[in-house]
Amino acid sequence: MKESSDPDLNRIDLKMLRALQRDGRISNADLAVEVGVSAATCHRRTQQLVEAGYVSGFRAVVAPHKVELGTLVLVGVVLDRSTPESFAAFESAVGKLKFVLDCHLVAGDFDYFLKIRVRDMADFNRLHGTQLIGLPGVRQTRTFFVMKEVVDGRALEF
Amino acid sequence: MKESSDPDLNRIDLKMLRALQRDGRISNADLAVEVGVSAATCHRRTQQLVEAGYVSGFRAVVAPHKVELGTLVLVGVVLDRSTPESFAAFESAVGKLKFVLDCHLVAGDFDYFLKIRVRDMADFNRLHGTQLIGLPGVRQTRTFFVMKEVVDGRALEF
DNA sequence: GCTCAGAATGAAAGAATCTTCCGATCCCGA
DNA sequence: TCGGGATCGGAAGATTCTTTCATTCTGAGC
Repeated sequence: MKESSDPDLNRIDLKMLRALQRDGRISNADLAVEVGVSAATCHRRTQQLVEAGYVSGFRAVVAPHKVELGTLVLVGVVLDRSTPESFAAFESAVGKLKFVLDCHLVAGDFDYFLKIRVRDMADFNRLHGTQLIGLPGVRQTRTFFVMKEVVDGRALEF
Repeated sequence: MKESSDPDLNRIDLKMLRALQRDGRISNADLAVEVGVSAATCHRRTQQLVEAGYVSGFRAVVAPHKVELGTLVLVGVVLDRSTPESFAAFESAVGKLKFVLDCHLVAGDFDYFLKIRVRDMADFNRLHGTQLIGLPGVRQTRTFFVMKEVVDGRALEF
């Protein structure tokens, strides 16, 4: 397994990134021991990783089914026209929909692919009718209900 | 916007969950001020939220393009047979592939949908040939290269 | 309306951690 | 070998965490 060859990221930095990705709340002291540097150095490097944009933030991972968002749905979207204006309008509008976790412009049979979390199928059906098909330029959507989440949000391996 | 009606989650808990999802490293003292309770209470409630499974962990969010994983690909998979054994074999095998971030069993034209992160198209092509199509029971795959990540990994809204 | 038991709360203090300072070391090019 | 800049780790003050304990809140039962 080849590691990133970014010269700014040495072996210590990579270890720190992996550890922080696994446990974002690890104490600076523990992280220092784990990666084999002093607490002072560890603290400095961690700050640098954040400032340099390697770490874009720290988040608590909330269990979806515990907050009434246990139903996952994937939706393929086809737009009426393939113009930049059409894409921009769609993207702007979809960005405001809080239940859309992912939205990607793709090459293939669809224009966009959405990943959506809702309470249940009835909830999705309501949102689909009131929000999704009303998005600017939408010609058609194809819905894939998720029956089983085998892997969701796995950490990056680098 | 209706909030979760879980009796175990009161207004304070919800505020805490939202704050922790936004900033997993917020200090206990700051979080206490933000949600309007004492530091002691805040500390206790946070622990309870984790122990009760509302928070499944804390993570640093690593910028994919900074670690040579800037290319995102969605793949629809169709299996040979729709037997429980076939599904189980596929899921077990796909769970070992570290570059698969999401894997969901879906209803519709595909059996599974995968979300994959790789360095570039060449890297994907290599992995597709050596790993994906070799997964147990795979009849065909359809690849959707992501040309633009409009939204990726948005936080849950509850 | 009253009482009481259990749960939840906040102030406070000791323990642990963070964060900065500073002198020492390392690295590399001249 | 030398010099200069970058990096490092020890140490200590500042901050934060975490527990304790007395008080307050809540609601069931009478």
